[in-house]
Amino acid sequence: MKGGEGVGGGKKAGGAAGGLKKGPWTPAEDVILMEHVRRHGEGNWNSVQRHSGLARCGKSCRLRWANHLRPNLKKGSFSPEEELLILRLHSQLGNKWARMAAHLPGRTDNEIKNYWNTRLKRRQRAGLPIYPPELQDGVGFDHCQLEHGAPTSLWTPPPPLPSPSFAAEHKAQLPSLWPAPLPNHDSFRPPSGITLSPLRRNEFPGHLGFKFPPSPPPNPTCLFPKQQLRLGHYQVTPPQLLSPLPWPPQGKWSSLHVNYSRIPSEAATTPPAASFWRPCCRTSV
DNA sequence: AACAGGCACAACCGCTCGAAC
DNA sequence: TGTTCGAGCGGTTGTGCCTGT
Repeated sequence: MKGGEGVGGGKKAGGAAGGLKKGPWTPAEDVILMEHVRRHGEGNWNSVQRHSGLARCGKSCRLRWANHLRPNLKKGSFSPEEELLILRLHSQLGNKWARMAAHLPGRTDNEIKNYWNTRLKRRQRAGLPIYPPELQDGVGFDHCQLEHGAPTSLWTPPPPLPSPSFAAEHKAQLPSLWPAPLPNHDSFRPPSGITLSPLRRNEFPGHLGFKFPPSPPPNPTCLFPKQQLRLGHYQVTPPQLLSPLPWPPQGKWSSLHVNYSRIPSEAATTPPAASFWRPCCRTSV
């Protein structure tokens, strides 16, 4: 085990397992840790116990320093500006708390995660959408944050869909799709060397993010999203090539260029990011 | 005043990644 | 090339405070 650092036992605070203390930090422990960082700098957290005698594992020390003791930490509740930024970042990045924290000086990933989880629960209980309507519509996004996917000109129409049981059969092995936000139309630039076909009125370029499962589905070489993938009042263009073999490495994110087009008849209360998709396959790219 | 439920926050755990060897 | 280890990330849980009944 790499992460546990041999700290066994339950999660109840205050217990001592393997000589290492768990639970809330005391002011005296904080002083010891701060003094250690002053002398030796950040990092090398597992050496804290050796050098200072502090009965805490390295992970616990790192967390305490990062979330409470390091300088320039902003305390107190989030400002309205910060809250709006968190909403925007989450709509773009998903649950990437550390990356979100990088955009909020003085805030920690743990803080943002806690804020988001409590906010999410509250809105879910109230039956409200996670994102406010203005973010569902993509208003306010000023950049396209995901990397560029395959050029439109390389896409080919999908073959006939496989048997209806395919999706259910291989569901666990297929990528979960995540709609990226609508970028600002004016700021979007296609990858160099790629010419995109002209966009129609009420159409915006964008990307779909997706994470690959540990192993490829047994038979297909390509996957296609179903056309009803939505973001707010927008839907993406019809099924397109997602990814050819070889299967991408585990845990890597990739993206697919799509065009979002306004759904003309949609009411303002369109559910956010409802993902309807199913895979299809073909034997060669 | 007592209690229950919600909320905010701190801290832990499992897992992954990358560097060093 | 495989293994080990430090570090970091995201999910989850525990605890205390606050508020409504």
